[in-house]
Amino acid sequence: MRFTENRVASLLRQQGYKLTPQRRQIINAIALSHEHLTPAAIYEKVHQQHPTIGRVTIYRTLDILTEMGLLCEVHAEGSCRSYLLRRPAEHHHHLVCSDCGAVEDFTSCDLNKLEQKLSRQTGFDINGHLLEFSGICPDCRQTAKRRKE
Amino acid sequence: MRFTENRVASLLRQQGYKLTPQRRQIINAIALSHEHLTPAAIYEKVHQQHPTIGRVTIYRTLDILTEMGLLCEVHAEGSCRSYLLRRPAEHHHHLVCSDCGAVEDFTSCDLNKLEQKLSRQTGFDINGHLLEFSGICPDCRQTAKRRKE
DNA sequence: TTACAGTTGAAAATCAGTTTCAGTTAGCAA
DNA sequence: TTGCTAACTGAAACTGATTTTCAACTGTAA
Repeated sequence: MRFTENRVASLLRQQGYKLTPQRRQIINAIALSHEHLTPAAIYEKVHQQHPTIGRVTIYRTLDILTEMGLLCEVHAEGSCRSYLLRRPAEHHHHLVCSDCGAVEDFTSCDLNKLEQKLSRQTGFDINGHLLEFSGICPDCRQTAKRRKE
Repeated sequence: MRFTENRVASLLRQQGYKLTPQRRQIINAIALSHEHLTPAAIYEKVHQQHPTIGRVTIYRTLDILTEMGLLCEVHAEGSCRSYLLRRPAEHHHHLVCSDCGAVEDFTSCDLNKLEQKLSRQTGFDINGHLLEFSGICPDCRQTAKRRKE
């Protein structure tokens, strides 16, 4: 399933928001990218097509889309705020390539048992978790191999 | 096992760094705290004892200590950069109270199976992960209860 | 005690993100 | 189609976090 522009547009309207050309561009930029993008990177991309767009608009749009659950944040090391289009609306995590930044989603995290155990041991009332794997994606491994040869 | 000042001093010297009074204060401030501290919070604490210390020194010292593996970063939601003394030199994770910021360590994460499975499925060469639970610590739950009564 | 590499803090620069505001516009209703 | 209005926009100014630069200082090995 993909988030088409129309889908996003109607979702926005349902919440009383408008679909402006600027928002359209921002959504496209994120949708077409396979990696997570920082607000600055999104600004760069969109700015090329639409040079008058301001940073403020980027931040505002990211906030709205995140609040609506269409985007999710990635906590990449170094830069803290990066965004990805949330394809499945369900609970999931990320596997981030530390070389090129490519991101894979996965849904099975199976942390319930650990969560229960920790809750019992520490007395914390646990309500969420952040799980991310990092590594080198197949493409980057290929490239690295070729470079050695 | 604890990181005593002498231990830290000799580790610093081994790497060609010096143990200055400023660094001493910074290490103490972090060691005496049970929660993760942002650079700003560390600055506040140290500044009380040593009013001439500059923020630059805080940042530089944090970088050095992190690079040496004596500190580890906590990715709390909201503020991104927080530091804790790395007590056990082993692999561990954090359980962070989203109310008061208290941090508990835990070592059992048992993600090997998941890691292998993901590696097989995606072709990623996985070399690390970030796992953090968030919740309300027992103290804050007590306080919340009392407030209701 | 000395020499010097490493360290310091002040100031200025840079960067990310927020607030404010006056002008503009998407989209509903007539 | 038109008019209205709440939502939206970009510029500018602001804030707070972090980095860079630099001249003066200091811990430490010899």
